[in-house]
Amino acid sequence: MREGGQPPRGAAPEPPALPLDFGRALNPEQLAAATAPDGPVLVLAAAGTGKTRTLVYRVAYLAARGVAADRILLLTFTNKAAREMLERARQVAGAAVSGVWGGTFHHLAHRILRRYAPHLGYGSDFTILDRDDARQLVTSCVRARRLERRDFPRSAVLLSLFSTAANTETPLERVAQERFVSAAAGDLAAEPRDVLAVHAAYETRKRELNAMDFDDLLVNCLRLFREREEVLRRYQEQFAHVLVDEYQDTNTIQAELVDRLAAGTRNLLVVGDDFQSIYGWRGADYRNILSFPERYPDARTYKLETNYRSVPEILVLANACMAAQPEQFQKTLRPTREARHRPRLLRLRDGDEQARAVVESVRRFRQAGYGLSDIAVLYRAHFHALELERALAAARLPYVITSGVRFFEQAHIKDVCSLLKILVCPTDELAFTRLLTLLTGVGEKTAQKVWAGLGRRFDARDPAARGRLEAALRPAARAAWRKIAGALDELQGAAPDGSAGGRAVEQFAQRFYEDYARRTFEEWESRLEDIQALADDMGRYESVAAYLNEMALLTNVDAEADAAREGAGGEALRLSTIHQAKGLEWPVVILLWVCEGMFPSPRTLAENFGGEAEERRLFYVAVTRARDELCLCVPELRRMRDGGVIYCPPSRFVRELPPRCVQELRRVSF
DNA sequence: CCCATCATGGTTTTT
DNA sequence: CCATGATGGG
Repeated sequence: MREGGQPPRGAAPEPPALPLDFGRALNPEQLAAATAPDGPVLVLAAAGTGKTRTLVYRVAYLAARGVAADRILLLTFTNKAAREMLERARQVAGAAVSGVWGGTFHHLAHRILRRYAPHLGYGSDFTILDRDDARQLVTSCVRARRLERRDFPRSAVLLSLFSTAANTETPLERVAQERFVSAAAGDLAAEPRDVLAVHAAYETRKRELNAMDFDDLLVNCLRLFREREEVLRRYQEQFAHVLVDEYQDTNTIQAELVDRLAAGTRNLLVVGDDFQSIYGWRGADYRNILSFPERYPDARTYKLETNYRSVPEILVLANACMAAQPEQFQKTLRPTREARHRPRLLRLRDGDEQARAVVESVRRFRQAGYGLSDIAVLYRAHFHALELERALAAARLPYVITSGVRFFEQAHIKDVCSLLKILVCPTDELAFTRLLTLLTGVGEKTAQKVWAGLGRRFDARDPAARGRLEAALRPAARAAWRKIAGALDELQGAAPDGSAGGRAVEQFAQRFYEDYARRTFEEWESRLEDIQALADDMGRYESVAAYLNEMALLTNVDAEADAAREGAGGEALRLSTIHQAKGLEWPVVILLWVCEGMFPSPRTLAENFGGEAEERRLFYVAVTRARDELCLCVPELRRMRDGGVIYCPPSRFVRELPPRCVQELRRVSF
């Protein structure tokens, strides 16, 4: 893979004169960081200070200095972020940067494990369990141990415990103790002993299935690095420079992965902002970034504090928000833009009035010259946008929403993919049972029985196996199965390429799934459209297997970027959780439900001690997404489905602001 | 015994 | 609006 003709490893190449535009494109802070000498580097980049630009130019700088592109590793929070940065770097440095490896931690771990998982006792064709797969597997483990009492925790809760234990390298027993035995446990009750038993069963089942969940990707990659020195060394030699974006959101495992990867050259550059750490609940620990100078005493630290994004009035609010949390790294955002006006605080009666106010505000912003895609509506939790979605539909305002369910986690997509998975991997039990339970009259039990009867593998290209499967089915199911089998004929031959896979999916939809969707889903039409889009999309991949691997790790943001590229992106309002708005910006930002009981989230406050601080950082992230205009909506009532109302005082994050930070509007005229 | 259907209850954030 | 739980049919 490596190109010849590069300087020998370890020798410091003579830096060529910098292209002039480096100095023009970057301010002195950014330039210093982007052109920092080799060795450990910490870049503390507050919101809107050109963090991405700095990373882009760092990549370009390394390439210009003669570092081969494939020896640069860029770890980002989403794949989309990596893609965009590398695209921009290409504009600056040209072809010298093509071949830089960029992506998420999970992506990197996945890539390494595809190659080396056999060292850990997995087959290299292991499958990846998404959240729903994992949940169902845990449920089956709970049932197998006859623990399914009413007060036993839900599988999703158990999984979050497993995940916390894995990502923070804390013994599960302690995590379970803290969660279920402490005072906050409330209605949940579980013996740590039972939790451990379920966990053990879950681990065993994953092994049997040759499957890894998301956490396993990281955990196993780290295990590989710890236990297999030759593997670690191979990657240390491959990557001469490691760059990490959003470092404040790394967890213990990710931090160690990075430390080990960079241990050879120590050319490690991390960028982040401790005040934008918002993934603590997923094991992220902002102390990773705070302690970086201790772990790397020779690290150079660069601070970016000049904000190019927001008008000064928004930064006043952001700075005040940070000041409310004295225990954190203090920094001050310095404005560069001209004064405009203060953020607005809209006092509203309830969620419906809030929705109408947003629609009205959007109209006004459009009159003022903004396009719909210049405007984003952000909120703490998906369900906060319910009334607004209705109002936008009624007002015929086009909007795009990153909903809670990811594209590839929707039932119909997973149904189609199970067909492809069993083709690619005849031992994929989950894919087989999922496919079979699509047949009327076949449920979990029957599917299991058939699977066992087939010897726990099903090679769809083997006529004998297909004969045995048909024989095992009841007549009604058999007829339905024959329709599916017809689609499999599209894939005769060796490893199917993407376009053959696409044709198989189309056949599957025509012969079987269309009928199934009509009787199963209310909005069957849009689901069939999704399937067609998937079939088209797959054609771009060289193999079905490559496509399946890729999609397992796509994030919401990634998937939606793909959709936008396909759909030629019409003008639309953006609706998003604050978490998914991380790293993005808009001229106009409207923040919903800035009230107690909604934001901060009461569950977070109850569950963990640092909860309020993280919610405050989330508020900071939300307000610093705005360039020109920021509106905070504060409804005073929540209407519950049972007809009751709950009074909501304004959020503490608003009340703790110094006076005159915002302009209060009590009534909006319609 | 196993599967499908309907009612019901309770909602954070995501790789 | 989705996941689980009771119920009835095969």
